[in-house]
Amino acid sequence: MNIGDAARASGVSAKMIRYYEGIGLIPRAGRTEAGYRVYSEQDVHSLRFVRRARDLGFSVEQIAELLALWRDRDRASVDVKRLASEHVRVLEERVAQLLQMAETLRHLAEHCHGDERPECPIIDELAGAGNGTVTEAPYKPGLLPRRKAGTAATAGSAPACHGD
Amino acid sequence: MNIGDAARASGVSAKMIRYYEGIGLIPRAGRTEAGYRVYSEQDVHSLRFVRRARDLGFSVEQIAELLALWRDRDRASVDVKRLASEHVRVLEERVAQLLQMAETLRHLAEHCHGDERPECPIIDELAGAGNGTVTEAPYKPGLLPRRKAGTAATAGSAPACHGD
DNA sequence: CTTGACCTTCCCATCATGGGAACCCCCATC
DNA sequence: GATGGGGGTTCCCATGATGGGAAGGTCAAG
Repeated sequence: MNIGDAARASGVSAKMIRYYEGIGLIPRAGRTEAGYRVYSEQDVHSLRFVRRARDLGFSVEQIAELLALWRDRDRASVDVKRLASEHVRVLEERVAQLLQMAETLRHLAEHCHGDERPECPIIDELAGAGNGTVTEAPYKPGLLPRRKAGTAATAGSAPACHGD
Repeated sequence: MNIGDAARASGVSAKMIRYYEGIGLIPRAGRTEAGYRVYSEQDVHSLRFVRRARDLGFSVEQIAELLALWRDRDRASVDVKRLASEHVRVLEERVAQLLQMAETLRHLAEHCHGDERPECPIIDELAGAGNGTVTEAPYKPGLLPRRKAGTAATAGSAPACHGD
Protein backbone atom coordinates (compact mmCIF):
# COMPACT_ATOMS: atom_id res chain seq x y z
CA MET A 1 0.00 0.00 0.00
CA ASN A 2 1.28 3.46 -0.93
CA ILE A 3 1.46 6.42 1.38
CA GLY A 4 -1.76 7.91 0.07
CA ASP A 5 -3.70 4.79 0.88
CA ALA A 6 -2.10 4.56 4.29
CA ALA A 7 -3.06 8.19 4.87
CA ARG A 8 -6.68 7.59 3.94
CA ALA A 9 -6.81 4.40 5.97
CA SER A 10 -5.30 5.91 9.08
CA GLY A 11 -6.53 9.47 9.03
CA VAL A 12 -2.99 10.82 9.14
CA SER A 13 -2.03 12.99 6.18
CA ALA A 14 0.75 11.78 3.90
CA LYS A 15 2.65 14.90 4.81
CA MET A 16 2.51 14.02 8.47
CA ILE A 17 3.40 10.39 7.89
CA ARG A 18 6.63 11.51 6.22
CA TYR A 19 7.20 13.94 9.05
CA TYR A 20 6.68 11.31 11.72
CA GLU A 21 9.12 9.07 9.91
CA GLY A 22 11.60 11.91 9.61
CA ILE A 23 11.62 12.65 13.33
CA GLY A 24 11.78 8.96 14.17
CA LEU A 25 8.34 8.62 15.72
CA ILE A 26 7.60 5.74 13.40
CA PRO A 27 10.16 3.45 11.80
CA ARG A 28 11.46 4.03 8.31
CA ALA A 29 8.98 2.57 5.85
CA GLY A 30 10.02 -0.01 3.28
CA ARG A 31 10.46 1.15 -0.28
CA THR A 32 9.71 -0.08 -3.74
CA GLU A 33 12.47 -0.03 -6.30
CA ALA A 34 11.19 3.32 -7.43
CA GLY A 35 11.54 4.71 -3.94
CA TYR A 36 7.86 4.68 -3.04
CA ARG A 37 7.09 4.05 0.61
CA VAL A 38 5.21 0.82 1.28
CA TYR A 39 2.85 0.24 4.21
CA SER A 40 1.30 -2.86 5.71
CA GLU A 41 -1.90 -3.17 7.67
CA GLN A 42 0.19 -3.23 10.81
CA ASP A 43 1.77 0.10 9.83
CA VAL A 44 -1.67 1.56 9.34
CA HIS A 45 -2.58 0.25 12.76
CA SER A 46 0.34 2.11 14.27
CA LEU A 47 -0.60 5.25 12.42
CA ARG A 48 -4.09 5.06 13.78
CA PHE A 49 -2.63 4.69 17.25
CA VAL A 50 -0.68 7.87 16.68
CA ARG A 51 -3.69 9.72 15.39
CA ARG A 52 -5.83 8.71 18.33
CA ALA A 53 -3.16 9.88 20.72
CA ARG A 54 -2.97 13.19 18.88
CA ASP A 55 -6.74 13.48 19.10
CA LEU A 56 -6.36 13.18 22.85
CA GLY A 57 -3.91 16.04 22.80
CA PHE A 58 -0.71 14.13 23.47
CA SER A 59 2.44 15.71 22.10
CA VAL A 60 4.59 13.84 19.64
CA GLU A 61 7.12 13.33 22.39
CA GLN A 62 4.52 11.72 24.63
CA ILE A 63 3.27 9.62 21.77
CA ALA A 64 6.76 8.25 21.36
CA GLU A 65 6.58 7.08 24.96
CA LEU A 66 3.11 5.65 24.45
CA LEU A 67 4.23 3.77 21.37
CA ALA A 68 7.14 2.31 23.28
CA LEU A 69 4.79 1.20 26.02
CA TRP A 70 2.39 -0.23 23.49
CA ARG A 71 5.10 -2.29 21.89
CA ASP A 72 6.43 -3.46 25.24
CA ARG A 73 4.25 -6.38 26.16
CA ASP A 74 5.82 -6.43 29.62
CA ARG A 75 4.99 -2.84 30.39
CA ALA A 76 3.55 -1.93 33.74
CA SER A 77 0.18 -0.28 33.35
CA VAL A 78 1.21 2.17 36.02
CA ASP A 79 3.60 3.74 33.54
CA VAL A 80 0.85 4.33 31.03
CA LYS A 81 -1.43 5.63 33.72
CA ARG A 82 1.21 8.02 34.96
CA LEU A 83 1.60 9.49 31.48
CA ALA A 84 -2.12 9.78 31.00
CA SER A 85 -2.77 11.29 34.41
CA GLU A 86 -0.07 13.86 33.97
CA HIS A 87 -1.57 14.79 30.64
CA VAL A 88 -5.01 15.07 32.17
CA ARG A 89 -3.54 17.40 34.74
CA VAL A 90 -2.04 19.60 32.06
CA LEU A 91 -5.23 19.61 30.04
CA GLU A 92 -7.31 20.61 33.01
CA GLU A 93 -4.85 23.29 33.95
CA ARG A 94 -5.15 24.73 30.48
CA VAL A 95 -8.90 24.54 30.66
CA ALA A 96 -8.84 26.50 33.90
CA GLN A 97 -6.70 29.22 32.37
CA LEU A 98 -8.85 29.53 29.28
CA LEU A 99 -12.00 29.56 31.36
CA GLN A 100 -10.53 32.33 33.47
CA MET A 101 -9.95 34.38 30.37
CA ALA A 102 -13.35 33.64 28.93
CA GLU A 103 -15.14 34.51 32.13
CA THR A 104 -13.33 37.77 32.63
CA LEU A 105 -14.07 38.74 29.10
CA ARG A 106 -17.66 37.60 29.13
CA HIS A 107 -18.19 39.57 32.29
CA LEU A 108 -16.77 42.67 30.67
CA ALA A 109 -18.80 42.15 27.52
CA GLU A 110 -21.97 41.81 29.54
CA HIS A 111 -21.39 45.26 30.93
CA CYS A 112 -20.79 46.75 27.53
CA HIS A 113 -23.84 48.43 26.02
CA GLY A 114 -22.80 47.39 22.59
CA ASP A 115 -24.31 50.33 20.81
CA GLU A 116 -23.07 53.29 18.79
CA ARG A 117 -21.69 55.13 21.80
CA PRO A 118 -17.97 54.95 22.51
CA GLU A 119 -18.17 54.13 26.22
CA CYS A 120 -16.90 50.61 26.68
CA PRO A 121 -15.79 48.80 29.84
CA ILE A 122 -13.84 46.30 27.79
CA ILE A 123 -11.55 48.93 26.35
CA ASP A 124 -11.45 50.67 29.71
CA GLU A 125 -10.24 47.51 31.39
CA LEU A 126 -7.56 46.96 28.79
CA ALA A 127 -6.48 50.54 29.18
CA GLY A 128 -6.08 49.88 32.88
CA ALA A 129 -8.80 52.11 34.23
CA GLY A 130 -9.40 51.00 37.77
CA ASN A 131 -9.03 47.87 39.86
CA GLY A 132 -7.60 45.74 37.12
CA THR A 133 -8.91 42.20 37.09
CA VAL A 134 -6.72 41.39 34.15
CA THR A 135 -3.56 42.97 35.37
CA GLU A 136 -3.06 40.18 37.86
CA ALA A 137 -2.06 37.54 35.34
CA PRO A 138 1.68 37.82 35.33
CA TYR A 139 2.71 37.25 31.73
CA LYS A 140 1.46 33.96 30.31
CA PRO A 141 3.04 33.09 27.00
CA GLY A 142 1.19 31.29 24.23
CA LEU A 143 -1.87 29.84 25.81
CA LEU A 144 -3.80 29.76 22.58
CA PRO A 145 -2.73 27.64 19.65
CA ARG A 146 -2.91 28.91 16.15
CA ARG A 147 -6.16 28.61 14.26
CA LYS A 148 -6.65 27.46 10.72
CA ALA A 149 -7.68 30.20 8.33
CA GLY A 150 -11.33 30.38 7.42
CA THR A 151 -12.93 29.63 10.75
CA ALA A 152 -15.44 32.44 10.42
CA ALA A 153 -13.42 35.17 12.03
CA THR A 154 -14.24 38.48 13.61
CA ALA A 155 -16.89 39.64 11.17
CA GLY A 156 -20.61 39.37 11.34
CA SER A 157 -22.07 37.32 14.09
CA ALA A 158 -22.39 39.18 17.36
CA PRO A 159 -24.96 37.11 19.17
CA ALA A 160 -27.23 39.00 21.52
CA CYS A 161 -25.21 42.16 21.43
CA HIS A 162 -27.53 45.13 21.27
CA GLY A 163 -29.46 45.57 24.40
CA ASP A 164 -27.14 44.79 27.27
CA MET B 1 13.21 55.70 29.15
CA ASN B 2 15.10 52.84 27.51
CA ILE B 3 13.54 49.63 26.27
CA GLY B 4 14.56 47.71 29.39
CA ASP B 5 12.76 50.15 31.64
CA ALA B 6 9.72 50.12 29.41
CA ALA B 7 9.78 46.34 29.53
CA ARG B 8 9.90 46.27 33.31
CA ALA B 9 7.24 48.94 33.57
CA SER B 10 4.85 47.27 31.16
CA GLY B 11 5.45 43.60 31.70
CA VAL B 12 6.26 43.09 28.04
CA SER B 13 9.74 41.74 27.37
CA ALA B 14 12.19 43.89 25.43
CA LYS B 15 12.31 41.17 22.85
CA MET B 16 8.59 41.34 22.31
CA ILE B 17 8.52 45.13 22.25
CA ARG B 18 10.93 45.05 19.33
CA TYR B 19 8.86 42.34 17.72
CA TYR B 20 5.62 44.31 18.11
CA GLU B 21 7.32 47.29 16.57
CA GLY B 22 8.65 45.17 13.74
CA ILE B 23 5.26 43.83 12.77
CA GLY B 24 3.67 47.24 13.10
CA LEU B 25 1.50 46.54 16.12
CA ILE B 26 2.97 49.55 17.87
CA PRO B 27 4.48 52.61 16.20
CA ARG B 28 8.18 52.93 15.60
CA ALA B 29 9.78 54.23 18.80
CA GLY B 30 11.85 57.37 18.86
CA ARG B 31 15.62 56.98 19.00
CA THR B 32 18.55 58.59 20.72
CA GLU B 33 21.53 59.62 18.65
CA ALA B 34 23.10 56.28 19.47
CA GLY B 35 20.10 54.45 18.11
CA TYR B 36 18.56 53.48 21.44
CA ARG B 37 14.78 53.29 21.49
CA VAL B 38 13.12 55.86 23.74
CA TYR B 39 9.76 55.39 25.45
CA SER B 40 7.36 57.76 27.17
CA GLU B 41 4.83 57.00 29.86
CA GLN B 42 2.19 56.98 27.17
CA ASP B 43 4.12 54.31 25.29
CA VAL B 44 4.30 52.22 28.41
CA HIS B 45 0.58 52.71 28.78
CA SER B 46 0.06 51.28 25.30
CA LEU B 47 2.34 48.37 26.04
CA ARG B 48 0.37 47.56 29.13
CA PHE B 49 -2.78 47.63 27.02
CA VAL B 50 -1.19 45.10 24.70
CA ARG B 51 -0.10 42.90 27.55
CA ARG B 52 -3.52 42.86 29.14
CA ALA B 53 -5.06 41.91 25.84
CA ARG B 54 -2.54 39.10 25.48
CA ASP B 55 -3.39 37.96 28.99
CA LEU B 56 -6.97 37.66 27.83
CA GLY B 57 -5.85 35.47 25.00
CA PHE B 58 -6.33 37.88 22.13
CA SER B 59 -4.11 37.31 19.12
CA VAL B 60 -1.78 40.02 17.93
CA GLU B 61 -4.07 40.57 14.99
CA GLN B 62 -7.03 41.13 17.28
CA ILE B 63 -4.98 43.40 19.48
CA ALA B 64 -4.25 45.54 16.47
CA GLU B 65 -8.00 46.01 16.08
CA LEU B 66 -8.44 46.69 19.76
CA LEU B 67 -5.71 49.29 19.70
CA ALA B 68 -7.34 51.01 16.75
CA LEU B 69 -10.64 51.06 18.61
CA TRP B 70 -8.94 52.34 21.71
CA ARG B 71 -7.38 55.22 19.85
CA ASP B 72 -10.61 56.03 18.04
CA ARG B 73 -12.51 58.16 20.47
CA ASP B 74 -15.57 57.96 18.23
CA ARG B 75 -15.68 54.18 18.18
CA ALA B 76 -18.94 52.38 18.66
CA SER B 77 -18.82 50.13 21.67
CA VAL B 78 -20.64 47.51 19.63
CA ASP B 79 -17.48 47.00 17.62
CA VAL B 80 -15.46 46.26 20.71
CA LYS B 81 -18.16 44.02 22.04
CA ARG B 82 -18.33 42.10 18.80
CA LEU B 83 -14.60 41.40 18.94
CA ALA B 84 -14.75 40.38 22.57
CA SER B 85 -17.79 38.18 22.16
CA GLU B 86 -16.32 36.38 19.20
CA HIS B 87 -13.20 35.76 21.23
CA VAL B 88 -15.21 34.45 24.14
CA ARG B 89 -16.90 32.09 21.72
CA VAL B 90 -13.56 30.79 20.47
CA LEU B 91 -12.20 30.44 24.00
CA GLU B 92 -15.21 28.48 25.13
CA GLU B 93 -15.05 26.28 22.08
CA ARG B 94 -11.46 25.48 22.87
CA VAL B 95 -12.35 24.78 26.47
CA ALA B 96 -15.00 22.34 25.33
CA GLN B 97 -12.53 20.49 23.12
CA LEU B 98 -9.89 20.28 25.81
CA LEU B 99 -12.45 19.16 28.36
CA GLN B 100 -13.59 16.46 25.99
CA MET B 101 -10.04 15.18 25.73
CA ALA B 102 -9.45 15.40 29.44
CA GLU B 103 -12.64 13.59 30.30
CA THR B 104 -12.07 10.78 27.86
CA LEU B 105 -8.60 10.31 29.19
CA ARG B 106 -9.53 10.62 32.82
CA HIS B 107 -12.22 8.06 32.29
CA LEU B 108 -9.74 5.67 30.72
CA ALA B 109 -7.22 6.30 33.46
CA GLU B 110 -9.79 5.57 36.11
CA HIS B 111 -10.25 2.13 34.63
CA CYS B 112 -6.54 1.44 34.55
CA HIS B 113 -5.28 -0.56 37.49
CA GLY B 114 -2.02 1.27 37.45
CA ASP B 115 0.04 -1.56 38.78
CA GLU B 116 2.86 -3.75 37.49
CA ARG B 117 0.64 -5.75 35.17
CA PRO B 118 0.59 -4.88 31.48
CA GLU B 119 -3.19 -4.79 30.99
CA CYS B 120 -4.20 -1.22 30.32
CA PRO B 121 -7.41 0.18 28.86
CA ILE B 122 -5.65 3.38 27.90
CA ILE B 123 -3.28 1.63 25.57
CA ASP B 124 -6.10 -0.62 24.40
CA GLU B 125 -8.17 2.36 23.46
CA LEU B 126 -5.33 3.97 21.55
CA ALA B 127 -4.72 0.69 19.79
CA GLY B 128 -8.32 0.74 18.71
CA ALA B 129 -9.64 -2.22 20.62
CA GLY B 130 -13.40 -1.91 20.64
CA ASN B 131 -16.00 0.82 20.42
CA GLY B 132 -13.57 3.67 20.00
CA THR B 133 -14.56 6.79 21.85
CA VAL B 134 -11.53 8.55 20.56
CA THR B 135 -11.77 7.47 16.97
CA GLU B 136 -14.68 9.82 16.44
CA ALA B 137 -12.68 13.02 16.61
CA PRO B 138 -11.97 13.76 13.00
CA TYR B 139 -8.41 15.06 12.95
CA LYS B 140 -7.99 18.17 15.04
CA PRO B 141 -4.70 19.96 14.39
CA GLY B 142 -2.75 21.71 17.07
CA LEU B 143 -5.13 22.19 19.89
CA LEU B 144 -2.45 22.39 22.49
CA PRO B 145 0.11 25.14 22.51
CA ARG B 146 3.71 24.45 23.19
CA ARG B 147 4.85 24.31 26.78
CA LYS B 148 7.88 25.97 28.23
CA ALA B 149 10.59 23.56 29.26
CA GLY B 150 10.78 22.80 32.94
CA THR B 151 7.11 22.64 33.79
CA ALA B 152 7.57 19.46 35.78
CA ALA B 153 6.95 17.08 32.94
CA THR B 154 6.09 13.43 32.72
CA ALA B 155 8.16 12.22 35.66
CA GLY B 156 7.22 11.67 39.22
CA SER B 157 3.84 12.81 40.39
CA ALA B 158 1.06 10.40 39.58
CA PRO B 159 -1.56 11.47 42.07
CA ALA B 160 -3.79 8.72 43.39
CA CYS B 161 -2.59 6.17 40.91
CA HIS B 162 -2.20 2.83 42.63
CA GLY B 163 -5.47 1.44 43.70
CA ASP B 164 -7.91 2.11 40.90
C1' DC C 1 40.33 53.92 30.69
C1' DT C 2 38.32 49.80 32.02
C1' DT C 3 34.37 47.20 33.37
C1' DG C 4 29.85 45.72 33.31
C1' DA C 5 25.24 46.59 32.25
C1' DC C 6 22.72 47.89 28.66
C1' DC C 7 21.49 48.56 23.81
C1' DT C 8 21.50 47.32 18.58
C1' DT C 9 20.64 43.94 14.59
C1' DC C 10 20.48 39.39 12.81
C1' DC C 11 19.84 34.53 12.83
C1' DC C 12 18.04 30.28 14.83
C1' DA C 13 14.69 27.25 17.36
C1' DT C 14 10.29 26.00 18.93
C1' DC C 15 5.74 22.62 17.51
C1' DA C 16 2.80 20.32 14.28
C1' DT C 17 1.10 21.25 10.14
C1' DG C 18 0.17 22.65 5.34
C1' DG C 19 1.60 24.69 0.67
C1' DG C 20 4.04 24.40 -3.24
C1' DA C 21 7.88 23.64 -6.69
C1' DA C 22 10.55 20.57 -9.40
C1' DC C 23 10.95 16.27 -10.69
C1' DC C 24 10.04 11.02 -11.17
C1' DC C 25 6.74 6.77 -11.86
C1' DC C 26 3.04 3.99 -13.10
C1' DC C 27 -1.04 2.70 -15.48
C1' DA C 28 -4.64 3.23 -18.75
C1' DT C 29 -6.17 4.88 -22.93
C1' DC C 30 -5.68 6.32 -27.76
C1' DG D 1 4.48 3.49 -28.47
C1' DA D 2 3.18 8.09 -26.96
C1' DT D 3 0.66 10.69 -23.75
C1' DG D 4 -1.90 12.33 -19.83
C1' DG D 5 -3.26 12.30 -15.22
C1' DG D 6 -2.82 11.09 -10.74
C1' DG D 7 0.18 9.31 -7.89
C1' DG D 8 4.88 9.48 -5.54
C1' DT D 9 9.69 11.85 -4.00
C1' DT D 10 12.63 15.60 -1.83
C1' DC D 11 13.35 20.21 -0.40
C1' DC D 12 12.18 24.75 1.07
C1' DC D 13 9.00 28.03 3.19
C1' DA D 14 5.34 29.73 6.34
C1' DT D 15 2.65 29.76 10.43
C1' DG D 16 2.48 32.56 15.82
C1' DA D 17 4.49 34.33 19.65
C1' DT D 18 8.29 33.77 22.04
C1' DG D 19 13.07 33.04 23.72
C1' DG D 20 18.23 32.29 23.02
C1' DG D 21 22.37 33.87 21.65
C1' DA D 22 26.24 36.03 18.93
C1' DA D 23 28.73 40.10 17.45
C1' DG D 24 29.30 44.56 18.21
C1' DG D 25 28.19 49.58 19.80
C1' DT D 26 27.08 52.81 24.09
C1' DC D 27 27.00 54.63 28.50
C1' DA D 28 27.93 55.58 33.27
C1' DA D 29 30.48 54.58 37.38
C1' DG D 30 34.73 53.55 39.44
